[in-house]
Amino acid sequence: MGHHCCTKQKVKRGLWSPEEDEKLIDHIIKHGYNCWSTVPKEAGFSLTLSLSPLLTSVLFDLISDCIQMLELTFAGLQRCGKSCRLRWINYLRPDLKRGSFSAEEERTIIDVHRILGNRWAQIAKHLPGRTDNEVKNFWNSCIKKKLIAQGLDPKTHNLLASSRSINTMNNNISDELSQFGYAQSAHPAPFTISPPIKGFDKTKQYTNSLDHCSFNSSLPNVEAILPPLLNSGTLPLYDQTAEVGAISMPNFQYPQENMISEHQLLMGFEDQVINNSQAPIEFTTNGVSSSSSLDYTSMSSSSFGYQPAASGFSCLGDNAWDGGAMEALNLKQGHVEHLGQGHQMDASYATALDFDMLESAFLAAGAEFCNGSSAAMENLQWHC
DNA sequence: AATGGGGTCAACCGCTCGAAT
DNA sequence: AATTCGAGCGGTTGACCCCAT
Repeated sequence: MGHHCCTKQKVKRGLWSPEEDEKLIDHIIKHGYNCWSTVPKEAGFSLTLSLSPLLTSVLFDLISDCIQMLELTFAGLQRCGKSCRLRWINYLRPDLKRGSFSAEEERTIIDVHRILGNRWAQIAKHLPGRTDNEVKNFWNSCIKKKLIAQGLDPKTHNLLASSRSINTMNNNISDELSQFGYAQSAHPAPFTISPPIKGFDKTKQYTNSLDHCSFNSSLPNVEAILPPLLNSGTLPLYDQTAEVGAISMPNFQYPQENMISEHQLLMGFEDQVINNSQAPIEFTTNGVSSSSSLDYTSMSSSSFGYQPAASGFSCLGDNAWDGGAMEALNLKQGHVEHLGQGHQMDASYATALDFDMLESAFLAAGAEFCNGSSAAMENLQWHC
């Protein structure tokens, strides 16, 4: 079954010959590539113009097919436009890098895939000179297997055998919520942020950062978002439109610290927030819009959750890679004392580097490592 | 040397989305 | 508002290559 664009035509399929490549390159150099459907036709275009005015509509259809066949023969490209487009984008484009992927590229793919999932075209935008097809093939043939070998689910980047521990973790959250008077929820994530997926204009400069998105919480007294990153005045921003993986967000201001102690603070980010990291976001809770100075919203890792409690909190994440380490640093830099006693962090999926950062940050914050397997970086628990 | 299995990657398929009509 | 069409995307296929037997 062929493309509907070429079902009427006897188009060639399969691998491209060097001659076909040459003809396609030649055509694109001369005419550009604004309309792929015209690529195989245009070499015979003058013939079409000279005949078509003379034909009735029925006759035109019949004869134009014949003419099209002639045109294709003249052009020497018996390919449909779709095939031409693909060949150009994936193989002939002069800005393609080719060759094997570097370790850095591999890491970028893993990082971005963790956030975006199988959105190959988006991932490829972070790898200059690479195509979505290339990235997809590399993922399927190489990275996927590496992750599986490391015991990670390539879809979720969670531990393959982690469903049990995650369920345990989520149960712990529910138990703790219940303990402090919160109704148990079927959803482990205490809140969600919904960005304006439709209607968000990437080309527009937004000045008010918190417009257009909604923040929903099923829990009471949730009025603030604590960014999980460095308390440095700038917030690393994951920007899928940039060529680099992250840029700094200027003018970031953290919530007043008394907000953290006076109000229960929950934090969780949906991946979709990251997908629209430059989208202005408005947080509204219980029908009341919060005022925030966030210019952007950002995460470097997915689905991270802060969970407060009257005498402490738990920092439980289903993915604690670099985001987890960043959270730990954030704790180190002044927030721990406002959150009382009892810190717990699930670092099941942190890298070794993350673990080092976590460890030093927690130790500096006065916490002590009390449980879990540091060798496997699994179910690590810290208390202070 | 022949063969078969696994890996790689170019190309195709089918679908969605948005613009044009 | 409905329809058509093209561009673009992710999933899948299959040809080709390499290597072990």
